Amino acid sequence: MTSDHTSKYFAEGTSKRLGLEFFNVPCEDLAKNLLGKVLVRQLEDGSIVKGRIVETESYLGGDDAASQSYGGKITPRNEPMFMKPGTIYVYFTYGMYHCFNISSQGEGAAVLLRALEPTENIEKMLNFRKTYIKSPKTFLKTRDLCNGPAKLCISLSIDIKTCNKHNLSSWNGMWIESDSQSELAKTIVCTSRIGIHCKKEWQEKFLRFYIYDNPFVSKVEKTKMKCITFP
DNA sequence: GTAGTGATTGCCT
DNA sequence: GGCAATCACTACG
Repeated sequence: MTSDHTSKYFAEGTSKRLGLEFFNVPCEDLAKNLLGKVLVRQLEDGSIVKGRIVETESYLGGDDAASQSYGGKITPRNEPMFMKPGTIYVYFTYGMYHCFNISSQGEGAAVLLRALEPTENIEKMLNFRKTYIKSPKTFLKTRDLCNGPAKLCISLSIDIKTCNKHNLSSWNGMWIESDSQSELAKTIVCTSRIGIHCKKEWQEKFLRFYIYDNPFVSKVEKTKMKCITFP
């Protein structure tokens, strides 16, 4: 297998890998543009795992009190947020989970991927996820594989050591692609972000986005939200 | 179906 | 030393 081992895959379908220009847009635009696109992970054994992105959140840096890069603060951990658009930022949280982000245009701005609809190699995702489940009673459905930021990292075997700081426009381990379904107009729900604790103003901003009525979303908001047609 | 709670460790102050 | 962009488990209805 050569360093160009992804080319065979692309030749067989209508999907196309997205380049640097896709990521070099303002953070909220990237968060919305990512919805409907497909996240592809190529594992070290060459196997491919895929999921369609159905839920994202924007972290703007600068004035955004919920952002790890709030105030323009750069630390060893959040450095990838300040790297060029399309850089992968994986961080470890709650002592046991990973979250996966993509840097965008803007100082310290990045998009958190919160949920995927599994589309290819679901068996592989199941195997990765089973490892983390202790109770033998727990039965995993396809919708339980990637409906949360840490779950999708487990299902796609995303961690700091192998993924952090690579760029999605060039790395062979992971990329984003667009297919015919990605191009369709969709209804997007805009609502507040989950799991953050900061001043009210930033806590409540509508910086979480998901595809309306998609069953693979992590949490459905019923009241404080607005819908837009996109693009 | 939802609510409450413990797990577990690297990073930052 | 405090805590985190979470999750699975249990209890309950």
